[in-house]
Amino acid sequence: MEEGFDVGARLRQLRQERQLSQRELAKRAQVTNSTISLIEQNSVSPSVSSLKKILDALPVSITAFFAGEEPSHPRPFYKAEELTEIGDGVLSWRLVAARRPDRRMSVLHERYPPGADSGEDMLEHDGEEGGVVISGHIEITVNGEVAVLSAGDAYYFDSRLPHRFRNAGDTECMIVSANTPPSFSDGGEVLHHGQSGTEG
DNA sequence: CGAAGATAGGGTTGTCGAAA
DNA sequence: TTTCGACAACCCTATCTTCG
Repeated sequence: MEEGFDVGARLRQLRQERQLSQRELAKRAQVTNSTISLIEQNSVSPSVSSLKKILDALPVSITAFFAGEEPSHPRPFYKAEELTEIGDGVLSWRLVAARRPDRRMSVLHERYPPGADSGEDMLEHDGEEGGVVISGHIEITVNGEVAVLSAGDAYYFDSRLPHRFRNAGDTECMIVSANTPPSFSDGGEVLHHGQSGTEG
């Protein structure tokens, strides 16, 4: 059942690229705006007939929708709302040019609300990563070393070393970062952090 | 006010297991 | 096999909130 594919985010991306409101798209597709809203929030998984009506109205083929090969040629610029959210609902990681073919690096706009945590289980993956703190404070652990960085501070380390990001302060922390090779592609690899049921 | 997105409540449909 | 009730899922209408 295509576990990794985010139907809602994909639909929202395609709709916004075409500058259509939920209501406008709904009208063209002969469904209601609430249907579009619920699908984009992944509150329902649409029936095949509904999805087909919606994709016909965009228009986008079913295969193109799931293949994710959308832009005919990669664009150099992205509006803020076009970044692809790959966070977990608490912390926000917004990926630039998620669908760009042959992308060699990941550029992320990261936002950590107070208490947000990449997980007690350390992250480890191939590559290198670095970033600059834009605002707030972030506690970063790399291979046992802990530091709290503030606006203007930066980090750079080998991603194979176990690492963790945590906002222990009481204000949101914003970071702009890059890593290579790209660990994140939407619909494929995702971050899996320990996240021992921290709901609520 | 209108436009946009989210949401509450209900109607319809399909599936499953038990009984005839 | 068909029928019945329980249940879950999808999607509708109507309504709500937010923003300008």
